[in-house]
Amino acid sequence: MRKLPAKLASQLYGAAELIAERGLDATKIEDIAEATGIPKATIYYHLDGKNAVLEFLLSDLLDMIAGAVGVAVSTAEDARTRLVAAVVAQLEVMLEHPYLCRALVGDLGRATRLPELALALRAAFYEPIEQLLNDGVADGSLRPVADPAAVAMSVFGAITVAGLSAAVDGPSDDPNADAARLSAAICELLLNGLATDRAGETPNLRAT
Amino acid sequence: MRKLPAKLASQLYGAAELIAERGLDATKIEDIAEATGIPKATIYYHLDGKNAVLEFLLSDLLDMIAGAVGVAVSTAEDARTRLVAAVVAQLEVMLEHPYLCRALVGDLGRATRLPELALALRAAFYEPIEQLLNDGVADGSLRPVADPAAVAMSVFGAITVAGLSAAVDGPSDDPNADAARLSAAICELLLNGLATDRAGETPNLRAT
DNA sequence: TCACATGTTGTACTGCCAGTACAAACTAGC
DNA sequence: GCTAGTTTGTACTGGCAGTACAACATGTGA
Repeated sequence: MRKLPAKLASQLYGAAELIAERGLDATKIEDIAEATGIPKATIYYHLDGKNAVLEFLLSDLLDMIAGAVGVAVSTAEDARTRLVAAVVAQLEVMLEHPYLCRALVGDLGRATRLPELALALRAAFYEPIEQLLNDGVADGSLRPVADPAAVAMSVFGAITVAGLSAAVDGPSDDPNADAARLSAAICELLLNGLATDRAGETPNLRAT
Repeated sequence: MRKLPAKLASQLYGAAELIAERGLDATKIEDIAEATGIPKATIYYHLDGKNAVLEFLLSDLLDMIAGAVGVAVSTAEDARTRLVAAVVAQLEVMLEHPYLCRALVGDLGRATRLPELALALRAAFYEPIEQLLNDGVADGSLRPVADPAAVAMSVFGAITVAGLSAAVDGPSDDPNADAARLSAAICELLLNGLATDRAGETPNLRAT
């Protein structure tokens, strides 16, 4: 598949707000052509149909998140500080692109196959966070966890749903302030937990 | 909008696996008719089109989650124990309906309008959890948090993404064992946090 | 038991739109 | 100057969501 010319690539973002608002199904190719300024025949020349617009936008968003999180977890700070930075990094990317996030969450199955998305998230987020958890045990800033994979997914979920809620509320006047506020709450939760008393074991309800 | 007859309602679940696999767009009404055993004209008599199938399924899933979480947070136990029960409850509902969860996450924008989903989640999950957080401060089992709304969303996100990951992996031989394993990891994270040292304040990076 | 209302469903049909084909003109590279 | 790739307007096809309608079945109330 040929690489999309940079000009067209940036123009495709013009479709994000439209798709966020209407959903892909209710958005005609003609509408996308008008919103992006790319004629319909040109879209079909470069992309494999309407779904490919979202495929491209998802791929770009994941690259941005992977890049930002990659930078955040690669500093010389201790693991705890880097975890905080990773939370901030993902939230900032999401809140800088609220329409893009909304468009994708509404039609995720048309942007990718979900098992492929799981693989992409593994590479972009879960593995770096699992590595960070290991680093934290090594440098003493984080506690060991029994199931790092489940923890990494939950960290991603905590960030994503909070970020999406902000994105659904509509673009903010100050995305960076929102990212700071949300990340403070999320980091407080993820680092310190909610329990007043750190009992040795979590009660295990409903083991059946 | 008339209430769907119970027989038809239960038959509609037959479409969940199909839609989970192909996506709604690639699933014809004829396919849904065949998978559910409901003739096409009958579907159109009772529902307002293809999207209404997912609307119905989403509504049902949210009711199940709201019901299960509602029961979990209403026992006489302390708030911490009830929070654990709520995590288990949501995961169990999700893992008992993996195809339904996958179908909905792939075509969420066709099942509902996202602002409406936000309102439904507020009622079904966020408010009960925020109330629980308040109860926990009162009974001393949970620490106060500065932003209960953000915490409730993050709790939901942590559970949902972990549950979806399990759902995407395909139905398990033992959904209750998966729910127990995941909920142990999630509760450990949410209650005890990852930090070794509960510093007074979370470092506030990137305040710009 | 009858009349009426509602539910069920097969089938034919319409309109819309994704996507294709093709041709013409432009641009890039050698 | 030639060739290949890019850009794009326009006409077109096929598939399918959704509608209309008619016929039959079931339920309800008097």
